[in-house]
Amino acid sequence: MLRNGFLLTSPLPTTSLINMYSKCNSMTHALTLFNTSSSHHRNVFAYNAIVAGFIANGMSGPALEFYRGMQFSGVTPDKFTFPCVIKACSDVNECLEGRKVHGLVFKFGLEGDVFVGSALVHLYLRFGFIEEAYQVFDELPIRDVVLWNAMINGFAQTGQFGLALEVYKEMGEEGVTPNKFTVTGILSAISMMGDLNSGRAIHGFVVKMGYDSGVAVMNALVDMYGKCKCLRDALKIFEMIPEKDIFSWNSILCVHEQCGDHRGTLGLLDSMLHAGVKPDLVTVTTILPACAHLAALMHGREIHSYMIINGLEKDDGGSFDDVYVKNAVMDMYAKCGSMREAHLVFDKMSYKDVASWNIMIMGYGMHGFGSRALDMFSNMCEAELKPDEVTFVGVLSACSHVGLVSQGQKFLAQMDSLYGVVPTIEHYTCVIDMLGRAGQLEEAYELVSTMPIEASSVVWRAFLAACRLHGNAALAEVPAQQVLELEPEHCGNHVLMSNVYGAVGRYEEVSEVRLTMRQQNVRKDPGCSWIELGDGVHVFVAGDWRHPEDYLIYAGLNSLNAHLYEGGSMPSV
DNA sequence: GTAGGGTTAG
Repeated sequence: MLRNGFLLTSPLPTTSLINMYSKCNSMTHALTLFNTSSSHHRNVFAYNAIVAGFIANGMSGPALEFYRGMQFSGVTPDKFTFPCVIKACSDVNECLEGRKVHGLVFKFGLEGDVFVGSALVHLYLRFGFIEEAYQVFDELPIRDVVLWNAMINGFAQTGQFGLALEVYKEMGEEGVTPNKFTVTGILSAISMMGDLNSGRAIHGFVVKMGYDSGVAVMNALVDMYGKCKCLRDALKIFEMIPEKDIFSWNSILCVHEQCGDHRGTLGLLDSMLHAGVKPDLVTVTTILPACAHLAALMHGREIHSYMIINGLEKDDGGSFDDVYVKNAVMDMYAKCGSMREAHLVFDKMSYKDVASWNIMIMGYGMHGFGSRALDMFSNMCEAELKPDEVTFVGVLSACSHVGLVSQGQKFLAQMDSLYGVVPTIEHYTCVIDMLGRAGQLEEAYELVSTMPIEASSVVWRAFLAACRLHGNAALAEVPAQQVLELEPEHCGNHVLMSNVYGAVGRYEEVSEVRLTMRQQNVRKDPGCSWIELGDGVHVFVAGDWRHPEDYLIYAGLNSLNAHLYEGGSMPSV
C-alpha cells in the first residue's frame, strides 16, 4: 500500500523510491515524492530516475518536459541523463531536439561514451541520417554489442538491408558476438531481401547459441521463412514457440495471407482468439484483405465491429495507419459487394488519400454503378487529389461495364495529356474490353494493333471474348492462334476459341479444339461459386451433388430457371 | 543510486 505519510517520512534514498514507483507503473507517486523532497534530494540522480521512469512507462513526451525543467533548475546533466533524453527524442520523433542534445553532449565532453553513442546512432538512423550515425560510430573508442545492434537494426528498419548485412559481417570480423537483439534485427533485413541462404545460416547460428528460447528471435525466424516462401519451415518454427505472443500470431497470419491462403488466414484468426491473444491493428490489416478476397462479408463485418469496440478505428488525425486501416475496411466492404457500408466508412473519413477514392471508384464500377463511379472521379478531382494509374483502371472499367464507350475513349486519350498518367497495358485492356462489349470489334482490333505497348495474352483474351459475344469468328481466328501458341497450357484460351466457333455454328472446329485440349492434356477448372451463411461458407461446383441439401438446392435452381423462361430469358450456351 | 539496442501489416 502507498501512504502519503510513508512517502514523506521515508528514510530510504529518494532515487530508490522513485525507481520502485516507476517499476510499479506509478509515475504519479514518483513525481509526488520528487516534488515533496527537499531541494537537497532533488539532485541529478533523482532527475535521471524520473526521466528514465517516464520513458519506461511509455511517456517520453513528459520525460522531455521534465528534462527541460531540470535544465531550468540548474542541475547539471551527466552521462546517465543523455542516453535517456536522446531515446526520448527518438520516441517522440524530435530529431531536431535530439541534434541539440548532441551539441550538449560535446559541451560536456561525453562524445566518447558508448551509451550516449548508441542512443545517438539509434536516433540518427531512425530518421535516415546515415552520415551522422557513422560519424558517431566511427568516433567511439569502444564498440560493444549494443552499439553494433543500434547500427544493424537502424539500417534494417530504414530499408538499408544491404548495409545491415554488411555491418553484421563487420561485427563478426571485429570479434563481437551477436546476441538475441542482433539476430532479430538481421533476420528482419534478410527476410526483406528474401535471402534464404543467409536466413538459414542465421537459423543455424541461433540454434548453436541457444537463442531459440527467445520468442522475438523465433518470431523473426517465422517471418524470414515466410518472406522466403518457405511456408512449411515458417509453420514448423511457429509451432515450436511455447508462449506465442501477438507478434507470433501476426507473423504466421501474414505468411498465410502472402501465400494467398485466405481461408488459412481466417482459420488462424480463430486459433488466435482461442489461444486468448487479442487481435491488434496489424492483425486486422492482415485479416481484412483475406475477407475481401473471399467476399466474406459477415467475417468482414465482425472484424469491423471488433475494431470499433476496441478503438482500432478511432480518428487520430489522418495518420498513415489511420487512413490505411480505414481503406482496408472500405476495400473489404467494396469487394464484398456492400457499397453502402463502404460509403459510410468513406464519408466518415476526415482524411482521404488517393487509395480511398480509388477503392470507391473501383467498387462502384465493379458492381455496375458506372455513373456513380464517374461521379466519384469528378469529386476526387474537385478535392484536388491527383488521380493515378489505379484510378484510371477503375474509371475505364466502370465505363466498360455500363457501356459508356465514347466517355471511356475520351479518358484514355486524356490520361497522359490532362492528368499526367501514362496508359499501361491494363488501361488498354479495359478499353479493348469496352469496345468489344459494345460490339465495336473493328475498332478494338485497330486499338490492339496500334497501341504503343505490345499486346499481352490478357488483351487478346478480352478481344476474343468480344468476338464470341458478337459471333465474329473471322476476326478471332488469327489472334486466337497467337494466344494458343503464347500460352498453350492456359485452358481459358482453348475454351474461348471453342466458344467462338460454337457461337457461329462451326461445330466441327469446336470438336477440333476440344480434341486438341484432350491431346495436350489441358483441363478446364470447373466453375465454382460460394455463399456465406451463418458462420459457414457453402461452395458449389457445376454438377455437384455432394451438399447435404442438394435436392433442395437443385429444386430451387429449377424453379428459378422456369421463372427465367417465363420472363423470356434464354440461357447462353 | 541511474543509462543505450530487437520481431509482425501496408
